Amino acid sequence: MLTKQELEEFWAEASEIYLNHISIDCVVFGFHEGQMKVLMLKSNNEEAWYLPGGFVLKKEPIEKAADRILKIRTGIDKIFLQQFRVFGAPDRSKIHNEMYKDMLPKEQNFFDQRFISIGYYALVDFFNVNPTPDDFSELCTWRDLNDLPKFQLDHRLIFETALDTLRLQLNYQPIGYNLMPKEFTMPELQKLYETILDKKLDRRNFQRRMLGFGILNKLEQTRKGGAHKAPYLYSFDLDNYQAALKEGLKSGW
Amino acid sequence: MLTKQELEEFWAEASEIYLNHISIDCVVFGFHEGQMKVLMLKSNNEEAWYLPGGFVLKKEPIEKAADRILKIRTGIDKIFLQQFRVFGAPDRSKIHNEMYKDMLPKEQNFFDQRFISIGYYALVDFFNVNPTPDDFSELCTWRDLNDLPKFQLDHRLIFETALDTLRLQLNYQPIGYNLMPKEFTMPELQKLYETILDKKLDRRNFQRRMLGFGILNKLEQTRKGGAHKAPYLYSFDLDNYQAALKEGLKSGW
DNA sequence: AACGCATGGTGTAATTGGTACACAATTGTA
DNA sequence: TACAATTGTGTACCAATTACACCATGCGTT
Repeated sequence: MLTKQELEEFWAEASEIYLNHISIDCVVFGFHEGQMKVLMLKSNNEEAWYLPGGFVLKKEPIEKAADRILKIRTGIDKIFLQQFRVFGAPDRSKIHNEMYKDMLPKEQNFFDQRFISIGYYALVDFFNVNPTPDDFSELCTWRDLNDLPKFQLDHRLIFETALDTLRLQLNYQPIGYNLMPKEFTMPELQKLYETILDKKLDRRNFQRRMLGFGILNKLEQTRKGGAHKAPYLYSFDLDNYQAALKEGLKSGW
Repeated sequence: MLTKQELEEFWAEASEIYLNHISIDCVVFGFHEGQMKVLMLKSNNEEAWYLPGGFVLKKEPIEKAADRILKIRTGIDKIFLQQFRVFGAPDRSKIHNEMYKDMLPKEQNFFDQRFISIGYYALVDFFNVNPTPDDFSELCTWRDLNDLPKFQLDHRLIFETALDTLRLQLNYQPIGYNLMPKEFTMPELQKLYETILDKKLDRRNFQRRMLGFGILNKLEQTRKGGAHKAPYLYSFDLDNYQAALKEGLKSGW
């Protein structure tokens, strides 16, 4: 929550540079130690969590806006982004509106208006992210999909819609490529699929099918260190992956 | 194109009731005589065609806005609508902006601003539609997918994105149900699939698979009148259709 | 009324793809 | 060195898809 002075300062700039009524909210997915993670921010002085977001500059393409917003939150430059839905219920930011309602007159209060939010999901390599809080948050951090906090506003809905979209697009978007590190083992990739699909897959059939797509390069090395047989490392063959995705990876999971 | 007076009148009302910066554009699909059709409008005094669209009332949910807009254009009440993308290039309505630029000062000109447009596609039963022009058009009519006119603004992009989405969602949305009339023959339904997928399908395998989904009711009657064997009529079993779509109609086309 | 033609309806063999396993290989540890 | 846990590969079985053949039906023609 902002102080009156901070609100005044924010308004002075925001009303100059941003479009009214339009916001962007992003669901940033990362995959780490076999768990799916979402990047979230925690409000100052409150146990309220929200998704990274922001506004659109007056002459900025919306994709660029999402890029810019996430560059600041993650440090990543060319982030993989997909628009997935607009959230436009008239009272979706009611709590937010009322929080700042009495602090400034309506004409000077950027937050006292209806916002229609464009939802993007982003896929990142977990290790490349440097989580950075914004002006309204004291904390920016990864949260595990199995241990999510209470969401502010309609951000729970936005998150869930993003996850559903991810599931539906698994055979049509380079989701593995963007969430996995450069090199990975087959069991690691399988864990990603199992997490997104929320079901167990047969180890042996998964491997054969993945290899059958012809989108993986088998590397010479293996991942040593585990207490057991060392699995081979793979990387994606991006050209083949893209080509295969055009038709959709044949017959779903 | 509006006259100065019409523009003034439009502005007086629009700026009172609509949100700034936000518009809605709809791609309305219909299916008639084995051909896919799109509902389009033709500008007054110009050979420029565009998609039905409009703006969002200040306290209106965006889905309601799309509903309201299409109710006026088609006469249909509960239309099947799906949001599919937002179009937010900063210069997307440049031509439109400049057309009216000099007629009124910026503060009194609803059209002299950047619009971010929310794209919806709609599916309707061709025969239920009563195409009705809006204030800027002299004509509202169906156009064949194989004989499309020149589009205004970025409406060609919007249309193509809608069609791509339709193709991708064929196994996940009740597309057949909403585009076909209550009763239809198997060859008619097959034609719809072939049109959307843009490829020929085997007559016999199509029939068996469709029936295999258990989403069709075979009716007693046949469609007489053709010069050949009369095909059976079918209707959708909506409950089963919806249930099957949740998982997606198994393994694509 | 008999015939032919174009189209719709049903059946089936061959192929492909998915599923459910068995078994061998490898790695660190006891 | 044996063992436990995990990975890599092979295979038999079942289900689904494909590519057809063949029959049925309705209308037009002779």
